[in-house]
Parts: sequence; C-alpha cells; structure tokens
Amino acid sequence: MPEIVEVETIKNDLIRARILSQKIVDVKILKPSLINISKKAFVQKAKNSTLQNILRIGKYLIFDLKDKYLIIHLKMTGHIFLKDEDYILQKHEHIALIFENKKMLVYFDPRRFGKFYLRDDLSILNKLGCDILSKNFTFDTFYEKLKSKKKNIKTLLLDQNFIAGLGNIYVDEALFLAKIHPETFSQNLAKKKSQNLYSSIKKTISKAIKNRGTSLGNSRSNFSSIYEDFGNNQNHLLVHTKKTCPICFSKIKKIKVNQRTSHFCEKCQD
DNA sequence: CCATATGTTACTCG
DNA sequence: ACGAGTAACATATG
Repeated sequence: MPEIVEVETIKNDLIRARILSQKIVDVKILKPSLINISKKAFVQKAKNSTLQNILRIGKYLIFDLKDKYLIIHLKMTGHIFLKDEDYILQKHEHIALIFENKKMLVYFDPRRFGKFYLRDDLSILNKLGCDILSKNFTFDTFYEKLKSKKKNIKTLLLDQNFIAGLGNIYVDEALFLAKIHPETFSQNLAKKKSQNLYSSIKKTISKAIKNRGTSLGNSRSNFSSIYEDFGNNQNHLLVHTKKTCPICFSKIKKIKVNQRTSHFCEKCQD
C-alpha cells in the first residue's frame, strides 16, 4: 500500500517509539526469500548492531546501523508493526527484530513483494529521482525534467527514477488538483500548468501526511502504522476511488494508463 | 470463477 | 538509447 506518505508516517512513528540508539539483540527470519543475503549472514550482521537513525528516501525506509544499512521496501502490502518481545508472530509475519528494550519490530506482508536489504551503503538507491519531500525538489529542476521526456504525465510521475515518492493514489489526486488529464504529454505542459502541478503535488502530499496516510479497506492488509492504526486520508480523497467529481459532479472516468487504473474528471481535467 | 489491488523489474519489440 | 507493451512476483477481497 505504501507510497511516500505512508512510509513517512511509519518513519515518524518509529522515531517517536524509543527504539533509536537501541541494540538489536535478536533477529527472526521466517521467509528468507524476503532478504538480500543468506539468513545466516543477515542475522550475523544485524545482530548486536545499534539503530542509529531512521531515514526515508522515496518509498524506502532505511535503518542506519552505523557501519551498515537495513533498507526496506514495503511494495504493495508490506507493513511494520511494533510489538513487545513476548508477541507471538501470526500469519504473514515474516521477519522480526528484537531490541534490547524488549520492543519487537514485526514485518507483515501477505503478498511478500517487499524486501529487506542489508548493505554497506545506499548505492542501490542511486538511480532514484529527487525525493519529493526533500529540499532539492524545486520547481526549476522539475520543469526541466518534464521538458526532457516524451511520455505522458501519469507515467512520468509514477516513475521513481523521474521523481521519487508518488504512487497511483497520490498521482491521481495531484493531477486532479492541477486539472491535468493523466495522458497529457509532459512536453505539452505550459510553464504555468507545470507550476500548478508542482504545487498540487506538494499540497496533496502534505495533506495526506497530516491525515497519516490513506487506508483503503479495513483489514490488516490495508494501511496502518506501527500500532495497527489506520490513516484517515481515504476520507479526504478527491478522485481516487470516487464516482463523481467533487467540483462539477460529472461521472469520474476510469482508464488504464501505464497498466495502472487512473481516475479523473473528463470535464475538469484536460 | 473473474477482476482488481497502495509497486517494481525484466523482458521483448520497434 | 528510448519508449511501448507485457508478464511476473503471491495473496486477499468483492
């Protein structure tokens, strides 16, 4: 489920949860296919390391373990829960890190698309485009990139090597706010439209962060942060999953762009 | 049974 | 090199 908003919410919740500067005293790997090295090597490297800091770049959650990094991607259905050390792992809970203060970080992922990478550096993130919450995400660089590509705007905004962080929900929302049709060629966007898009992306994301993410559905497999709490942004969506346009009340169109369902208003977005 | 799902990568073809 | 299109990963839900 997670896009940048949900990963940011998890990161902030974890930082407040008093696991920083804690030593990892035990590691449980129930599904070795979710890690990038052998189970034995992973446990050996992670065990007894100390969690210095927690970062986020694009949709990646990163644990700084001082001389190495644990880089996590949640893909479609990955979740991080924080439990106590006596917690008994349930179905689809594949990895656990136990800290010296008896907190247990649990990785839950029904579809198992997610991945834990234990690496000495962050070089696997080198190709990522600018993180949309970073200071470097300026209008000038964004506009320049828009002009350099020959693709439709929806495909570009979803491309993590173009800009990092947006997923299907927030791209639909930002394009609606900016009144841009998802199939518009990026080179055809006037400077003013592009400016509008840039600020719409920022507005969409900051609103969703305030709402602690979007939780579609109400099972455990939908978004919840580390205490299994749901976000609230699903109650504030403008077009994604909607049937009628909140501005002109016409019927919301659903088309596939780049294999992804796109919701938009034909009358308001062109 | 069928379609769909918050993500990404690998592959083919032009 | 670039872009379009497709399949794949594995499971749950309506």
